[in-house]
Parts: sequence; C-alpha cells; structure tokens
Amino acid sequence: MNKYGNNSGNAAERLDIHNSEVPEVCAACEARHGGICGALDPQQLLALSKSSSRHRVSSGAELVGDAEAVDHYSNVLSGVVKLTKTLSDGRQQIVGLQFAPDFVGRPFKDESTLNAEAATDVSVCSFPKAALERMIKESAGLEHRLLQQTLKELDEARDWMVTLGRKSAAEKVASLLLLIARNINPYADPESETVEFDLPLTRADIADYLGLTIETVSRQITKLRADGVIDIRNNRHITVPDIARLEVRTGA
Amino acid sequence: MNKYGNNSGNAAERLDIHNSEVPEVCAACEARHGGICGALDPQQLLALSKSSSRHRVSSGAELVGDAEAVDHYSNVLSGVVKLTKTLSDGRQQIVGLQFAPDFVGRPFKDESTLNAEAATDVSVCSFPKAALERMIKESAGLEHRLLQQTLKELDEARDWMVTLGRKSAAEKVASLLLLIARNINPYADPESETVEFDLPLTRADIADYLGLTIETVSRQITKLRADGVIDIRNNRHITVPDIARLEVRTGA
DNA sequence: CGATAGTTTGACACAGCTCAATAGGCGTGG
DNA sequence: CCACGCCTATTGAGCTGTGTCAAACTATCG
Repeated sequence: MNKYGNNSGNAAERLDIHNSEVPEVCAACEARHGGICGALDPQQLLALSKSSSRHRVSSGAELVGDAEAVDHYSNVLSGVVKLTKTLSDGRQQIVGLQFAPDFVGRPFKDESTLNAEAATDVSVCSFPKAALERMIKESAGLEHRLLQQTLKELDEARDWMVTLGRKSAAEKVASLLLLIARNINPYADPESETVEFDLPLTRADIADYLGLTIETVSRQITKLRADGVIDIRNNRHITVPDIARLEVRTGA
Repeated sequence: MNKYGNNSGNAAERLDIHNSEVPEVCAACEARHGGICGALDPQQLLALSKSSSRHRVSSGAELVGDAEAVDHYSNVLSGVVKLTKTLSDGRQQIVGLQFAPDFVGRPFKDESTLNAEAATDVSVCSFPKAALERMIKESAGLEHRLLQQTLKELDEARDWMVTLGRKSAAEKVASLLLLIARNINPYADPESETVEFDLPLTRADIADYLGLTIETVSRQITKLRADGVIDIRNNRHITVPDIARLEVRTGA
C-alpha cells in the first residue's frame, strides 16, 4: 500500500507552473525556517511539492513500520511522532521524539530499523523516497541540511543516553518534561519563565522513553506536583510555573 | 595549543606532487575501504593529506575536550576511542566507541559537546577543521560519506538506548562484549564462530558505557565465564568460543 | 450513566548499588 | 628472581530504588 506517496490533497496542483512563489503546502514549514526544505530554492521546492502531499495521521497510527520497506519520507508539520524500538520479547524503548519541523525516515536504507508512530494527532508533508533521493543528488544544500538534522539528532540521542544510563527516576521524569517544554511549541518564547502544554505522551510512552515502569513514572510525577514544580489538570495539561526549578530537578 | 594540526610526520611530503597515486598515509584507510576519505579521488586525497598528519595517542589521553574549541578532526586508524559525557556532579556516561576507520569530531560546531579519549593506544590521522570544511564544500562525495557515517552512528546510538533503557545488567554486559567482538578487528572474518580479543576498556569504562557500577559489571563477567560463554586470561584477554551463545545472552 | 482506557496508590520483592575487605596483575627496585 | 607497592578486579554482606502485582480511582466517550 502506497500510504503517503500519492497526490491526494496536493496543494501544489493549484499553483500555476510558471508561478515561482513558494508553494502553498510549504508555507507552514517556511514560516519557521526549519526543516530540510529550507535548503531548496522556490523552483526546487515546486518540483518536490509536485510529488509531495500533506496528510493527517491520527494518534496511534504508524508512519513507518520496523523492518518494513521504506517508500516515503516525511516532515512533521504539527504534532509529535515517537520513534520506537522493540526487543523480540516485547520490551520497548522510545529512541526519539520528532517535533515540527523534524524529518522522519532513514535515508539510504531500504528497510527501517525502527517504528515511527504518531504520539498525538499529527500532520506531515510526505514525499516518495525516490523523489527525495533524486533531489539530494541535484541539490548539495539539501544533503547539507539532512546532515545538519542528522547531527542534531545524534547529539540529542547521546544526551539521552546520559539520561538513560546515569540519572535517577526523578531526574529522568524532570528531563523529559523539560525536553517537551522546550520543543512542543516552536513559536513559544524560549526565554519565558513559565510554560504550559498538553503532554503528547501517555504514562506508558513516558515509561518507554525513560526506561522505567508506568508506576514509577506516576509516582515521580506525583512528587513533582506535590513539590509545586509542576501543576497538572486533567492528567494531561501541564503548567510549569518556573522552568529553572524544573531544570534543577533534571540533575544537570 | 595546536595539538594535531601541524605537519609533523606528514608522509605526503615524500610524494612527488605530480604523482597521482594514493598518498602513503592513506594506504591503511584505503585498504579497508571505510572512512570518509574513500569519497575522495587521488588528487583530492593528496590535497587533504598535505595538511593532515598521523599521530599516536596513548591510552587515557584526550583527543577532544568537552566544551573546548574544536580545531581539528581525526580518523581512527587503529585502537579504540571512547566518547564520554559527564554530568555536573561527576556522573559519567560513555556515549560511543569509535573503532578504525571511524571519524572523530563534530562538524559545523565550534565547541565539542563531549569528550573524546583514547581507550587504548590509538593512532589517528588528523586534519585541521578548516581544511576538512573546505573539502566538504568542494566535494559532494565527502559530505555524502559524512552523512552516511553520521547516520550509522545515529543508528548505533539508538540501538544502545534500547540496551541502556530496557536490558538487564547481564544482557548489557553480553551486548557490550558482542559489540566489541564485532568491531575491534576490522580484518576478522565476520562469519567466524569464535573470536578472541583484548578488552579495550577497563571495568570502570564498561560500567560507564552500560550505566552500571564496576561491581555489577564484574559479577556479570564472572557469571559469563562460569557459564563457559567466555574465557578470560589476565583480566583483559577474552575468548568467545561460540558467538551465537553470546548473542543469546544479549536479550536480542 | 455505564464501559473502557488510562492513571494513581499501596504492599512487597528483588536487581543492582554501596561499602568494605580480599585477591590478582604488573612495574620497580633491591 | 623475589619483594614490595600500586592499581585494578573480585567477592561478600546488607541496603535501597525501582519493579511487580493488585486494587482503586478518574477521565472520556458512547
């Protein structure tokens, strides 16, 4: 099944081919100047957008299956995507969270080695594997962006290895809340002292990202709330009155 | 201090400029067709080798300091380099091991976010930051190799996150021994049932890579030896009579 | 308003940590 | 070649943080 490679909902079709403006689909990405497409000039953007399409993926749905053939790549436009790995006996670990405008997919490999799943309702911009790989060959800037994004993800993965290997349960939970607070809203003022957001993850997801059980996660969240570091409404809506106090809890 | 950017020991100087053969320094890398330099043609290789130099770094010495300005990059020619991160209170985590012919250094960043240290005596081929970044701009192939290497390291980091987050101490130790067995000797037959090698890491290093204490590591190694999965002589020399039996112990 | 999925809380067990003592490897110097 | 000292690794005993199992609670949605 060609999940996201088709042209349904392709906004670019509404553009005149002679129009060199940025295609309508790309406006959202452009606005925040992130994402790999920023490397493309309007003409290249138009070419790529011809084979790309926007999709909504609802919470829980799979974007890329582990050990499945990869036939498309995506950019996250909104929502959160979790990248998971599973051992043969079912133990699971989340190995990354992708926020807008992150890229999802493993270039230059025929099979995925992990599972990408929508943690919330997500909207993505997808394009066929072949189209992207063709553009990479034609645009050095695109490959450069991809390298930058990969280096960023590698830095993040290594930071998280410290969290997994050396932090206590309490520090792990604080670290995750801080990570989410800093990434979930790309428009938020990074200097603001207080943050408010809806948790994109269930307790089970959090446990899988931190290498803990849901019970331990729940106890640590309860403690953070009891200590006034966070406020929770409806189990999902979190308020952090003072980011600095949360940072202290992460164990540096 | 310009640690590795000078030309001391630059074998390329002995080459005639009109000689288009592969520079002498590069022969070792070429032999195994790995490493980023494989993307360069002989002429480019010659150009890069003009500013590169071989160095021996003895066990325990630092190649790149955390939060230090990065002025050079290196390729590992032999030995093992450990990449570490340290929390403010001293807790440490090894976030990667680089074997020959891996690349060491973080392109496009002025400061390193981790510490690279020789785990064994190491020999490297180093070149100034500027020289590599210039070549990247001139050779799309080089950037492609760098992307491939970075993607490989990202895959490895994510695999290790599963080990850190979800495996037992026994599985962690088995996973590390398998990792080393598979990487330490680039010339070894990957199909061979038995492997023999000298551990490049102390018990403390192993603990820092696995998120354990040295005592727990020691106990698990003792158990593997008692069960006949490995044989140890002189605390460092390891024989794995049957790789498949070790794999079973890694928890998949 | 009942069903369902997610979350919290409690009591207990155990894997891995801490602290402490012992043993082994290896270089140095007598 | 042995004796000594240093550093690393092993082993033991007890403790604790996190996991396990079970039950109660809460939000959400038909």
